[in-house]
Amino acid sequence: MTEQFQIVGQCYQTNARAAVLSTKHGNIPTPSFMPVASQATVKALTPEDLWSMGVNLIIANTYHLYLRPGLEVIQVFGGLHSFMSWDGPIVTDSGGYQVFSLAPLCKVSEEGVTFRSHIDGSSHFISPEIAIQLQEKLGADIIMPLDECLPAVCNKSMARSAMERTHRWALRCKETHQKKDQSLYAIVQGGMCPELRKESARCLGSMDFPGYAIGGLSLGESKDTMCEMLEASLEYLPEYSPHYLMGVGAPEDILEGVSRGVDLFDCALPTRVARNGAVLTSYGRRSIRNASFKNDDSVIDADCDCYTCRTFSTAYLHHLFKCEELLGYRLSTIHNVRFIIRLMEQIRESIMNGSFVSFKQSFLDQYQTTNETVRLREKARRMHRRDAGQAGEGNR
RNA sequence: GGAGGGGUGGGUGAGUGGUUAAUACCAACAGACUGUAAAUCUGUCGCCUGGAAAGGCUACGUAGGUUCGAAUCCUACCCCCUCCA
Repeated sequence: MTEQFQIVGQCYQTNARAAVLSTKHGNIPTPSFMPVASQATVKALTPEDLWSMGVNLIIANTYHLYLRPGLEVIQVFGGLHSFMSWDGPIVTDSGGYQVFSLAPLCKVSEEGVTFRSHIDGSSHFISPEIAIQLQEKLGADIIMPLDECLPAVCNKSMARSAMERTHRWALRCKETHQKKDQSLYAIVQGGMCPELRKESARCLGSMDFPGYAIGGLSLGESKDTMCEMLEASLEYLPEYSPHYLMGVGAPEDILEGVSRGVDLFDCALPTRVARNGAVLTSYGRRSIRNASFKNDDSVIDADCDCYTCRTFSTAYLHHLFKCEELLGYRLSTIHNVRFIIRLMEQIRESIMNGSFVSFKQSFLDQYQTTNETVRLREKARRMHRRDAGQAGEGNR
């Protein structure tokens, strides 16, 4: 198992590391970010787009694909890779996150989860065993166990029982899992209690999985809490296994994750905010619909090498969004995904050449402080306008 | 020339005596989004002061009138639309 994950570089001031994760469908240089393709598509992008942007891993969703189109359809194609024409590595999530996001439609018991379909209301039972069988049919390179993902705000006893159940389910998944060309990871839970996080990591770590995920974070807790939980979770996980932080993908969070030893990330944020008109730039997140971009002939991010930034002005993208033209959603998605992928490339490079800490610092300085600066500048301008108005009144 | 219908906030368009600064939708202006029920959701949206609560001012074609009170009723005028000649 260990030869599947080889650490090739480390930061000596933090826990950041660079590695290569091998799968049947290709090698993944880490730290790596996987765009989310729940319904067998990274929304608005083609597989060719993904390749050209440097994406080397994506994550699809068992629950969504099981409901639609249904596993029978995908099996006719011999699995997910062929169905969606993506020949690179794929992770499938089990549906555990839907226990959280579709909570009103879910009933959880020791046996498993009963989902009421968000599409047609029909009832479906998914146990840890079924989750694995479904994922074996989908044929992803890395598969996830069913887990119980609770909201950030919940008491310790709830967090404990969900964690313990997640452990029992992890074992059931492991016993069911047969396809040896797929890696089944485990998922650390434990809510917002460091002791539970540590306990979860120790317990799962002793069960010898080929990789470990950290779940239940970035669900509304503060950044500080997230980092604390992350540290607690990572402290007792086997060091030479891949560490996958689930659901995290804001640039600043990725950097904090890498610093603490995370190798893999996935997140819907970059693609979703793109479709909602927010673009990530070296100087922070921007709302492309803002009137200030109407006549902006510069590109979104002068440092970016994506197709959008090589080809179109900010004013054009602004226009597409104001008109709700489909191309706008696609171009902003291309930019945001490439922005994150390029960030991952820079992170890896900085770890390899020993400059991770300074890279992180300078990235965050520019990404965060400037956002604040812009806000202050705006405020100053508003005050100035108001004062000028009052002066005008007085002169009359 | 005759008959009828109508003019409401940036737009479409409700409202036919007080609870109306005026429903709703759109536009405009901001904000949110983290293992995607999301090309979604939230807020603001006459002007002025205020962080807010609130207060002041101006407003339903124009000008008068009736009334304690008018977008709403009456009169005149202006403009638009439909039909008939």
